[in-house]
Amino acid sequence: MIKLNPQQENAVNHLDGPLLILAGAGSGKTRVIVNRIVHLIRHHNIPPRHILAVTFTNKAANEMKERINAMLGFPAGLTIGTFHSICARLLRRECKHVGLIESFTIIDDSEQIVRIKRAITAAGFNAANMIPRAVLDSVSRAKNAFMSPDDYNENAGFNIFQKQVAKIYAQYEKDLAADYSLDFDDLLIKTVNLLKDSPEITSRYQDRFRYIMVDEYQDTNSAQYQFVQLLADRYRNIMVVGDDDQSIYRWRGAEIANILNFSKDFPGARIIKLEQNYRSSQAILSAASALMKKNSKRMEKKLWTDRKGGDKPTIARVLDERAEARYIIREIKRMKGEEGRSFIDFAVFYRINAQSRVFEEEMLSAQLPHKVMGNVGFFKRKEIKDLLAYIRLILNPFDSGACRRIINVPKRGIGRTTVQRLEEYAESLNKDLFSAIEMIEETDILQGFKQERVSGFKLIIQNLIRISRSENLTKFFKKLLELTEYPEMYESQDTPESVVSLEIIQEFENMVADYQERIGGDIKEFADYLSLHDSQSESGVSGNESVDRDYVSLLTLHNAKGLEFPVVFVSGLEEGMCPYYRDKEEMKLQELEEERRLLYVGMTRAKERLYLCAGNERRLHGKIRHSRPSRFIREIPEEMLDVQNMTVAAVSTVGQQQIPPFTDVPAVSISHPTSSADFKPGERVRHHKLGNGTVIRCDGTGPSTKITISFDRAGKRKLMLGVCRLIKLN
DNA sequence: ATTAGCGTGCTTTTT
DNA sequence: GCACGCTAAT
Repeated sequence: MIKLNPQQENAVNHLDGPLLILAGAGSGKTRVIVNRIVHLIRHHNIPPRHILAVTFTNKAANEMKERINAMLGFPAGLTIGTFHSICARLLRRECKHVGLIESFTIIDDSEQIVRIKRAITAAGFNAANMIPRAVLDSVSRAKNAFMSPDDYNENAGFNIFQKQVAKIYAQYEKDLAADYSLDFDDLLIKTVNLLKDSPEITSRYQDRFRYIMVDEYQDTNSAQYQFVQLLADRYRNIMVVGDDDQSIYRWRGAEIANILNFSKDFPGARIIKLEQNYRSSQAILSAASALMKKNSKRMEKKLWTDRKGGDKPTIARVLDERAEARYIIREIKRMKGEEGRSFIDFAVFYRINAQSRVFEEEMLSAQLPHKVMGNVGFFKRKEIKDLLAYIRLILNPFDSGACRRIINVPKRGIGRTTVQRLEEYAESLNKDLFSAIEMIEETDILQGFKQERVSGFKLIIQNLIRISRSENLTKFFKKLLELTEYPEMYESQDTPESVVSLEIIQEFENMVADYQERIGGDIKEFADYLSLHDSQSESGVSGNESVDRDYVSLLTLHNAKGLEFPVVFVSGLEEGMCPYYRDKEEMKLQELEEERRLLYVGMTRAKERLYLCAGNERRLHGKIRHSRPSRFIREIPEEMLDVQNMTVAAVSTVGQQQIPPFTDVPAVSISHPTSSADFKPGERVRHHKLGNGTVIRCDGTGPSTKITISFDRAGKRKLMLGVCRLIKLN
């Protein structure tokens, strides 16, 4: 291992008092945090229980924990976690002080949307006229500004939308409280409110966490900021690490001012700048720094590296997005051949997710192994949400949202009208939905037949509640699947979709087993793990991709933060795409600067080679638009760049040879109705999830054609041609 | 209770 | 260009 540089050393040796570490890209900040924690424990005999390390992602937290434990040689027993998981744990412990039950539910953003929609209707508005997302964003902003619905209402003045939001906000909060449910914002806000209101509790935690470390401090929002301030108030042993140049979540409430004002908040704070970059070549670093100089309001940093020289970043002018993808593919293949690189050395970044499609299609047909990173697909699946709703209801029977979701899934003959009656009954009792269900036998609001159905559901849940108290996680989950008969509803179908659903359920079961093995069999902890899940982690990816370790990574610029690759391609460097805007006139300086930081983050991920691609035209929202190169390219001095014009060459030379011309690459289902004639028995095909296979038979014509394929790894499958995106192989 | 047919409206998303 | 959500029809 390399020796720490003097600045890193200073940071690691710092003992007491506030410290701000301005850690430039690739300057080894995680290393500093890890080493300092180990140093505190080993050399200053600080008991690990007095140390708190806060991160933004589970991935970062786990990585840190592992590195610390490895260095110490034993599990350190300090507190490391995300803001949200730390607050959740604190709130469960202190639940009685905040009017919660210990097993309160944590809801994710998709559930938030469901709740907002309900609140819109319940508040007396027409759901069709309001965009739930917009309402939710306003509510979230209000909450994070510690504004109550009443505050918000007064503040709204004559703004009709805001007046409406105030009512919806009130309704939303009322519903959540009734369910003992907290959204992500609540985890932070309720914790801060608890600490603000209760000096004794605050004192306890201040005394517990005497050494506090916060990673990615530039991304903290106001609640996170206050949380840190409150905890650090007594001992002032607070170290924050961050880089104002890498602040890319302003639109989510992150306040760059938190890091800029650190020395004002903690007078006498020591500032250490980590400016030596261990990642990128000088050529890449110079270009990135030149770009960043165009931003105002930043803390001056002079990143440097001793890896002099290196290839200048390539500016690749291409015809359009498809030429861009092919150019990138060609370059990857060339470098793999000429320089002996692996696919895993390459990454393609894009501004918006929609851009990934062309790369997926072209890489599929070019047979280039690739993986779209940061997909939360698994947790968005209906099956996962349903099963999680069961778990939530069982752990917290007050959770009417969860109850509503699964009361008739699978179908139990409890239809809309029956649920309506139950809701009204619950309302009249001033109780939650499941309590009403438990009392249904004492009334005659339902016909005997319907009442039996509801009682059946009640018994399932009551049984599972009992089982959850006596059995461990895997046994409980097995019983859950058995008693709810959830898998049966797909087993009885045998459609391509139902096969996928069963796979998802299987994947969930694997996850349960894996969790129990790795962490333990506590059901409540598992539920938290699911609710505060990490979309970046490997688990939950269905299919066989994980078997193949060598692939090109495809990801958004946002998802690229914290990662590094030997070769990076940044795509779509065009005005409107990067910087992204709909209306150039409406874009504010702050937004432009954040877009610039976003590109800076992308550029500084590259270790050896960097490509910035710009197309002459691009298809966006179904329309082809002529595009101009991004202003960001012009902001980098031309002598720092290697400008290549591929607008002519890309089509003629690349198109024909290695990569089949576009017309021969039907991403079949996507636009044209396909006839069975396109696929004949014996032909080799590729499916994006299931891998390669051989066509066995093909029945019918048009998009509803059923095609049977024997997959090399996934076995024999029946698929609907219209929905499965098959690619012919030769 | 399901489903086809249309209309709309599009960033980024650590938790 | 595609997905999602609502409406209307069975």
